[in-house]
Order: sequence, then structure tokens, then C-alpha cells
Amino acid sequence: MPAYQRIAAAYRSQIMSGELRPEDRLPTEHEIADRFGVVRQTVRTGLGILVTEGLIVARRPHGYFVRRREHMVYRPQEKSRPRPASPEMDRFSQQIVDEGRTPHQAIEVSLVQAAPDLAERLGIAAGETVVARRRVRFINGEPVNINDSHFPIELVKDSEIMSPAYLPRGTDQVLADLGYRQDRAIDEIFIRMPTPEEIHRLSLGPGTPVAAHYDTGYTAAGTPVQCTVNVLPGDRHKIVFERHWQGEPAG
Amino acid sequence: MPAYQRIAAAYRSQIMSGELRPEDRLPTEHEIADRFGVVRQTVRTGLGILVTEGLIVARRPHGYFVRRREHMVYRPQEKSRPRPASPEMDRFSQQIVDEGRTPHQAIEVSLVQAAPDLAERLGIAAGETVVARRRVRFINGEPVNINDSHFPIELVKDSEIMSPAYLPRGTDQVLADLGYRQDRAIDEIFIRMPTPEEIHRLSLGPGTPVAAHYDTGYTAAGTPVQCTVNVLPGDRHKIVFERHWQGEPAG
DNA sequence: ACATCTACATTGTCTAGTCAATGTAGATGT
DNA sequence: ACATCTACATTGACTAGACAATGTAGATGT
Repeated sequence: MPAYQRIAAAYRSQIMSGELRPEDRLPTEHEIADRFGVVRQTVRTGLGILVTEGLIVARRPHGYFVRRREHMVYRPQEKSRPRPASPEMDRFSQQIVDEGRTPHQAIEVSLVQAAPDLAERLGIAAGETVVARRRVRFINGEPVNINDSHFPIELVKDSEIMSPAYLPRGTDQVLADLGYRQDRAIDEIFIRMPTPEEIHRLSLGPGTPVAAHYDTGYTAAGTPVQCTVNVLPGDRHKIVFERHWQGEPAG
Repeated sequence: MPAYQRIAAAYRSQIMSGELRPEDRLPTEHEIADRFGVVRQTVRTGLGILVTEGLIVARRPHGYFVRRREHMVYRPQEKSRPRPASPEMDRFSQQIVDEGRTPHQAIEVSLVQAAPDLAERLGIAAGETVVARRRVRFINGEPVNINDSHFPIELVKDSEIMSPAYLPRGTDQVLADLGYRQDRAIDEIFIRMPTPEEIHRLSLGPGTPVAAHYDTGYTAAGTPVQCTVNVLPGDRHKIVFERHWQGEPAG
């Protein structure tokens, strides 16, 4: 086994076993190099593996630290339930306040050309104009996820959706008022590494995979009216839903 | 911007834009080094980023190639629907055959001590013995996902679940016959980088994140009777489910 | 025709350094 | 007391090489 893999394995097992705990500091590259009898570059290769695995982070000039991970719960199913009591808050903000934390979001509205993946889901041609309501959600000042909603422009031009203000009613309700009430949605979740843009918007450290959750809403007539892309950093979320059995198991 | 990032950005954009397509070959490290006026090591750092992003793979001694990705559909909701017609095949195999491909699975039964995460979900103490039915599922000879089911040993000792044979009825049915019929399940999905063991069992390339799907089943009495861990490589799956609206939107 | 060997190009691992960037703690000055 | 500067330890970026490992294609032998 190459030296750099031995180094990675050594500290990985210390972290996994709990011997090294979150926020603990690792030895310096120099110390590790001496300990394993290799040069610093080899140590860097080995620790680089743990960085891309999301187990440690480097804080210059302090050293390497074991990464902390606590998951916030993400419930895709809740979206098709009636809204909570206070209409001035969306479900995300409500949940955060319930947990005693401070939410905050920055909304930005723009007209963009639909990328192929979006166009397909919205049933339009690639390159056609869509309205994008892009927002990054923050908790206690730290970004936690991306929520970019997209609407075909014919459906929403002249409506409130074009305004970058926060819509207490929620965009689903605005769409319903415009005559496009959704009664069905398809959810698709992809697991991948983030793009540089996502890394920037979410201040992601290296080694953080994301879930890309595409939520496409349809009217009763089967017309897609919105497609929302949620980008959830893996180190900050877990996705939760419940099932109840349908039909009787035979026997 | 550092040279290695410029290199990564250059080839990333060529891949994203479609200029470089799946299976296309990149220039050799040497050529890239000459082109950007840096040494080979710097090129390796840059290409290393794209490898960990899952965009390219290195095939020695042939060079770097743009990675292909095609997603197989994973439907967690289907699990709580009645089973398909042919009782000798489970849902996974049925789906694969429908797609004209050849499924195959290797089942291995063992007694293990419950890790803390499992113990918590099964409502037992960490370290207690559980029965693990571990299996890797293959399509056309290639591993696609891990499906490890865990049962408290008191519930299933002396039952067929202890046998490493394939159970046409399915373990849920066996549990039901033992008096532990599930009528509710909680699904939790975590996004993370794979462990070395998962990399080995699934033959994962570097830069492949996974979804870990914990499916915990409960009887009507609220007792957890099984916890299944599905590990889905991000480059081979998308998770899909559907929602239908409950309750009437006001207005 | 067939098997076997060999040269080769390419990536993989590693050494031994240099200089830059960065946040902190302690020294210094007023 | 307070602000400012400076030295320092640490990680980040990079150079210039060496040798190993690995499939393949072509040469060679029978």
C-alpha cells in the first residue's frame, strides 16, 4: 500500500473510531512526515484524500481539523401538505424558527434561457425564456441550501412572481391564483459533486457532495408549471420521508 | 487563480459545454503541461480535481477520459406497494429484466454487533447482536448498489431469514408470517463520500459520492423490526418519487 | 497461425526543495 | 490602555526531477 494511502487510512480510522473527535486538531504536515518517514508532499496527498472525503478541513495557518457534521432535516413530502398557520412564513423558515435558529434568505429574480434539463421538465424547447427565482437560504448567517424555482414566462409574466420580494403566500399559491393549481409533482434526486458556482453560492468546502432535488409540479391537466431545483449540501442535510403500506400483503 | 485551477476550469468547461463528450480522451499530462507552461505535477493537481468531481477517469496507460453517466431509477416509494405478479422475482430484479438487462445478486448472512446508528433505529442497545443479510446487486456483471438488511436476532432466529438463500417471498413477507407485519416505514437519505469498504464492494471510482438510504420498518404497534441500508452510487442512480396534493390550497 | 516476448507511452508514487499567503500572538510604540 | 507592527508557524502552490506499474502494440520465435 502506498505511503499516502497508509497515512490517509491511519487518520481515517482514528476519526471513524472516535479517537479523534470533531474539531480535534491533527498533527502538522511536518510532524506526520517525520512520523511516517516521508516528505511533506506525500503527507499532503494522503490528507488530501481525507479532505475530499469530507472528514477533515485545513485551516491555514492553524492546521487540519476533524470536521463536524450535523444534519438538518429535509422533508420533500411536506411540500404537498397544507401550509402552516402563519402565512407570513414559509415552511423552511417555520422549521428553523421552531429549532430556535434565525433564518434569512436572499431572493433574486432573473430571466434566463432554459438549460436542456430544465426545458425537458417544463415541456418547452431548450433556450426558451424562463423566469428564475433564485434564492440561497441561510441559518444564523450561514448558507444551507439553494432553492431555484423556474417558471415558463407566459404563465407568470406580469404576476408577483416577477418581483424579487418575498411572497408570503408562496409561489404555489400565486400560480394557483393565476389558474395553474398543481395537484401532482415528480421528485428526482441526483447525487453528485457540486459545480464551482454551487461551491461559491453555498461556501462549500472541498469534499462535500450535494443532492440536487428537482421538484416538477403539474396541473390536473398534466401541464408542468414549475420546476424547482434544490441543492442540498451532504454535510448539512438528511432527507427524510415516511411511507405507509398500501394494499394488504398476501398471506 | 492558481495554474492548477485554471487547468481544471479549462477542461471542466469543455466537458460541460459538450465540446468534450463522454469517452473522449483528454491530452496527456505532458501535453497539458507544455500547453499551460507548468510541470507535470501541477497538471496532476488540476486533473485530480476533475477526477474527484467525477468528470473524468484515468486509465493507465491510456490517458484521461470523460466519464459516462447514466442513471438507473430508484423508487423508494415502490417498496410499500403490493409486490409484482411473478413471486419468484423481487422488485429490483423485475425492473432490470423489464429494461432488458441481466440482474444477479450475491447474498451473505452474518451475525454482527449493531453499530450505534443501526442500534438506535432498531431500538436496541449498541453492540447487541443483529442478523445482517448483506447483498450487492449486479447488472450485467457490474455492481450497482448495496442492500444490507438488519433484523433483531430475537425476531428472526430459526426463520428462513437466517439462510443465505434467495427468498422469493421477500423478507417483509417472512417477517409478516412471523407476526411482525410492517405498516409504516421511515426513510432517511444521507449524502456522503463512500467508505473504503463501500468503494471495494461497489468497485467505485474516485469522485463518486453515494446516497445512504436507511429504510426502517415498523409494525402497527410501533416496534421497529428491520432496518435496511441501501448504498446508491451517485453516478449510477437517480432517486424518484411522486407526490399528490393533500388538502385544498386556500383561495 | 499462434503464442511469447519486448519496447513504449502513460499514469502512479515519491523526493527535495523554494517561495507565497495567512491568521495569530507577542513585541513595540504612543 | 490601546493601537500598530512584526515575527512566526502553518498550509498553499509550484518546480525538477526519479523510478515504478500497467496495458498495448508490434516484433519475434516456433
